[in-house]
Amino acid sequence: MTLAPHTFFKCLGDETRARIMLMLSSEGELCVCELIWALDDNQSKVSRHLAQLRACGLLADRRQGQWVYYRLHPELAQWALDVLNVTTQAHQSWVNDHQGRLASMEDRPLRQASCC
Amino acid sequence: MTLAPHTFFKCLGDETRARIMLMLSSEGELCVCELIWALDDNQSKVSRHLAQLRACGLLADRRQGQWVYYRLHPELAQWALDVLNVTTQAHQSWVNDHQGRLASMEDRPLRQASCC
DNA sequence: TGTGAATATTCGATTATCCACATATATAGG
DNA sequence: CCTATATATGTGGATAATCGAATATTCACA
Repeated sequence: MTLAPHTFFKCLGDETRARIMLMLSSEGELCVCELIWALDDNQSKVSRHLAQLRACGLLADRRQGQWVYYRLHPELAQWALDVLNVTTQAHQSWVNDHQGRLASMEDRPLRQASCC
Repeated sequence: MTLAPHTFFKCLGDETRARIMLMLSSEGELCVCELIWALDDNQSKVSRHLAQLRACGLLADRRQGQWVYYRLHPELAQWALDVLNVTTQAHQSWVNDHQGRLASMEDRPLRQASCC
């Protein structure tokens, strides 16, 4: 159940997956369509990489209506979080790029805690 | 010339390469035969991965007589060093294992600064 | 110059990865 | 039920990664 270093790094060794992980590390939680928009990439590619990250235990998801929200897995090891933070800080421009696109997205779905 | 996150992580995404990087991060400099012994792996495999890490700019080497010594590339980005340190600290047992084997190696070649 | 140790590289085979395209599933709302 | 949107997945093909075995290269030293 322990996350081996090379296993974690292999997941981050693909550009799309690395961008997803840094975005979720910064934004907390995003649904698939937001990620597609933010990364400016296609649906099946993004979805497939998300599935892979989830299968490896790096991401958790929850469905809310038509949308599926992804976030860093709540039990992700601290060292892995540290790696993400260090990387994010050294590549702010990478993340900013995606955040900028996300800000221009219309009709972003509204996140709700759980409820009602 | 900038090291993209996914490029760096991809290099660390193989177990042999990850172990080599953590070992060199801890030990400073080791020659190929020491790494072969420490990792308890075969010569062509270790040599090939070292070549790959050097080609990616993560390692630097110097020849000293019959031996070739590898170390982290002196211009490796700080965030990459941070990643290695964070990972090493969280996986001391991994590194200890290799250090233990290394300690039992007979006739380890003697490093010399440059000299004579 | 010849031999042995250390290291690098070539080769062929196997397996893994990634992608685009098409299709399937699930949900919301009429 | 019917349709549209969001998401997931099956498929096949192209490319890349990895490995062990064999061979080549480099150097020290007799």
